[in-house]
Amino acid sequence: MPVHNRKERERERRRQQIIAAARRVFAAKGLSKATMEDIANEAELSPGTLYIYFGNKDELYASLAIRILKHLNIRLRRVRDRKDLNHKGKIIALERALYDVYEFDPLVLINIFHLQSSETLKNLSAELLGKITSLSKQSIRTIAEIFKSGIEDNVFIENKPIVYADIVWALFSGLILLEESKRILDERKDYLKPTLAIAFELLSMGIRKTAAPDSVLSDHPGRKARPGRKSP
Amino acid sequence: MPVHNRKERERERRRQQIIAAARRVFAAKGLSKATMEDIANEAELSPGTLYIYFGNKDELYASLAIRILKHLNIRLRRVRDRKDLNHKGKIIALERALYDVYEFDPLVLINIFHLQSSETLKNLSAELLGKITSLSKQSIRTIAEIFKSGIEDNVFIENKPIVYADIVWALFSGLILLEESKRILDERKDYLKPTLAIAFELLSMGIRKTAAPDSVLSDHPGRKARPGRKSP
Amino acid sequence: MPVHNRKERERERRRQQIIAAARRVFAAKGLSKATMEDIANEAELSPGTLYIYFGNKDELYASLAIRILKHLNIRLRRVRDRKDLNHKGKIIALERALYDVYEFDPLVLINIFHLQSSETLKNLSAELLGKITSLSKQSIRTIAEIFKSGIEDNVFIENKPIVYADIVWALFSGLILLEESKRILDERKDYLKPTLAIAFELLSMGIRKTAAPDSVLSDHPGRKARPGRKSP
Amino acid sequence: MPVHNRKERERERRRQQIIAAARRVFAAKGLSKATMEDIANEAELSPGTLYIYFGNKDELYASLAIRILKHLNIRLRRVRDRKDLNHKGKIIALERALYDVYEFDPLVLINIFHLQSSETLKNLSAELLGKITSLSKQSIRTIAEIFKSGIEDNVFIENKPIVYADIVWALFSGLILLEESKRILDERKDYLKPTLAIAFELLSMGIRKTAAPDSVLSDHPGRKARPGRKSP
DNA sequence: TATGAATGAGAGTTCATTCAT
DNA sequence: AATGAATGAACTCTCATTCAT
Repeated sequence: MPVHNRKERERERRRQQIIAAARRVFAAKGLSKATMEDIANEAELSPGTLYIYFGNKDELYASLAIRILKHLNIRLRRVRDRKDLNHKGKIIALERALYDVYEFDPLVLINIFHLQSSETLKNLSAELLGKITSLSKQSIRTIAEIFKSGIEDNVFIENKPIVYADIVWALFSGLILLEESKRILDERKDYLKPTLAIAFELLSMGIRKTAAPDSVLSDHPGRKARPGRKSP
Repeated sequence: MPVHNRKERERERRRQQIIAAARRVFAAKGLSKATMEDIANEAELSPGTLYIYFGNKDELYASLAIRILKHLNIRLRRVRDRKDLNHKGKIIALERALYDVYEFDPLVLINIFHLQSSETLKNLSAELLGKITSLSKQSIRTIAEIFKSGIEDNVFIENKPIVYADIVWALFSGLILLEESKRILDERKDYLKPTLAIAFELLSMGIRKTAAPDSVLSDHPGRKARPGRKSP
Repeated sequence: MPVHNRKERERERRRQQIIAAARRVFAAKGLSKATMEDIANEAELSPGTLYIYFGNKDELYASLAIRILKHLNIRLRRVRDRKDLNHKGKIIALERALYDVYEFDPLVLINIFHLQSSETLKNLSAELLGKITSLSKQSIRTIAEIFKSGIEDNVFIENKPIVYADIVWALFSGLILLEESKRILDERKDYLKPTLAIAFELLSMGIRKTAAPDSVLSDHPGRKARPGRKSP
Repeated sequence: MPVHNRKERERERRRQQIIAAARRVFAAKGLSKATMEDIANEAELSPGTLYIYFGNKDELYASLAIRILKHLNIRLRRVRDRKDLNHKGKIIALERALYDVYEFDPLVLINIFHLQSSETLKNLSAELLGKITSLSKQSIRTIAEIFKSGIEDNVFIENKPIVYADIVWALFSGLILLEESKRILDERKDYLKPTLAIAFELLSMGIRKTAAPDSVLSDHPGRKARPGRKSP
């Protein structure tokens, strides 16, 4: 068993080594321009070896998404389960969680949203597609649960929670893609964070059932003052 | 001159014929999986002919985007210039304009948002890139102008108008991509419209400077009641 | 008949117009890189028109050679038939004739030597190949005749005259190609003429039956003194 | 290291295998008519494999030239450095060296002279062009050195040695091309060798400073008497 | 297990040539 | 006769994938 274990661990390490290389190469060149040879070189392996660990190029690509989706899921669940925050506070925590995941690995997150586009999705194995689907759904469901409790507590306007989750997800992915294209076009920087903040602020305001006093988030001290949050 | 005219008209018709075929093929297969031969077959032309009208594959692809961006620009300007609507009303009109453009040609709009991702953008000729950039910027600028007047009139919370425009754009593109991927995954349909409606409702509410009575859109009668708007 | 004549004359003029354009384009781009469209543009005609006058691209190319070979033939015959020159004088006149033809149209002469290489030659119609062959042979035969009389008069060392002609032809074409490649490589200029002169001087000296006094060219006054000819 | 050696040897063998196939195909069809697929078939390899060893078609073509130019250089240097020959003897040795190189691989030598024509030269990578240029220059320079010592010893007429070298080079390449075209036209054979011999004989005679007795080659017994050399 | 040379199908693109107008 | 849009075969080159070592 120790031998089996060691083998397995080594196998897993190789996988991660390849994924890490793929991440860098895909980020630099994009899915279609990156070649398996590029990735093999970056991983200091031979092309053939990649096929021992990943069935084909698309599977390797999709594996990046799985990695980060898992990470995202964990973060989202942690937000959902926090007892110390009220509903408004949770939305702010949600924003921060999303941004942290982005910051942790912006390139791969962009990949996820590329995956959303049919192009790549269509060429995946059923198994991998299932995994990604399930992880994505889980993420959105977790976001929905955050809103659900707010609705049940009569704090948020009544709508299907999944719709709020979709909106958050769309807003987030849309802003990331927009940021990416702005970078290419005019090199503007550090643009995502403040825009995301304002977007969530609007969302927070818009979702309130009554225009109640904007208050009671028990943490979040590092955040700069936001428009419309004139709380005393 | 009539001859010249006829020639020119035929030339334009061919272009449109090719664009129409390309639209279908790109939609079905995605940019990288679609081949020029596929498009030629779809257009019932020979591959060589495509190159008479479009310098290369990317240019053909990008031409789809230009077509719809122009259309979008016109619609947005019309919203901006309406005198019969108050600020809230304009936001609703903006929503409807975006949705109409989507409905007019969903496939091509998806292309635009793909174009936002660097992968494709990097391979365009400078000229084409310039055109697309300029059209995109115009669109966002026009959206910003809609918000600007609301801010100046003290109806909307003070923020840079361009930020609101970015949020709208991101929300819209994010929802379209999300819709697309949902369709692939579980065939849900007619999902975009209501979600977009709710998103804009939230936006409308969140952006209000004071929680004033939700009213005063002087037209827009055909719109169904929206969830969460029942509050008196 | 006048009508017929005019038609024919116009036809011939068109041919020349195309040949002239082709000459410029082939010179600038080389046979394989030059396209029929290039030539059509240069001639301010449409591609289709070229095919009314020339069966295909190779035939057009070969037509250039015919034009200059005819010109060359005339010049060579004129040298052969000069009564005012002795044998040495004729060799000098031969050199001048060759150089004049080169100067008259260096680009097309290069074409001829390209034609010598099998590549193009193999793809010509039998008729055209026959014409070129016959003209080339005529040229070499004429050169041979110049030497023949010198041999018969016991002035030149006895060898088959055709061999001398081949040597002259090879020397000339070799120097032209060398000149061309030198131009590409290091931009040296005006190199052909003096080298050709020296080459012919060596030839003149080497071919003499006895090392007789180097004399008796009855004309050729414009020619500068050459190295090695100072012997009285 | 033995492994490394074997790999390397195999790699080199493949290169040679490809070069050999390319040699045959280029010879049969010419540069532009020969396709990479032709060569791959001839080499019993797949088209893709050719691109592992040679960057593109032109590089493969040019590699043929490099191979023979190196061979030529070695032969020429050996002639230059011979101590047992007088100047006349060296010219005869030069002739024999050139002919031997031709006989060793006539097809590829023809390629070199094609390379001299701009058409092909223009499409090579800078590196390859540099190599070929440098090897060509070396060859011509070595030939020049052979003549230089003859000039310094007052045996040859005073001219820039490089000019004599150019003449030899031009004569040689011109004769080879002429031979090639004659073969296509009327299948005459075994024509190059005697013509080359006579050409060099003329050169030898013409270059002599004084019409000294034709003698003193200390070796070179295998050479048959040449036409026109009987004069005492 | 890892290699990396070899594969070969298939891509985008070009262009000599044709033919309806 | 002249056009020039259309053709489509053929080209060079790429690269995901395989497999003998």
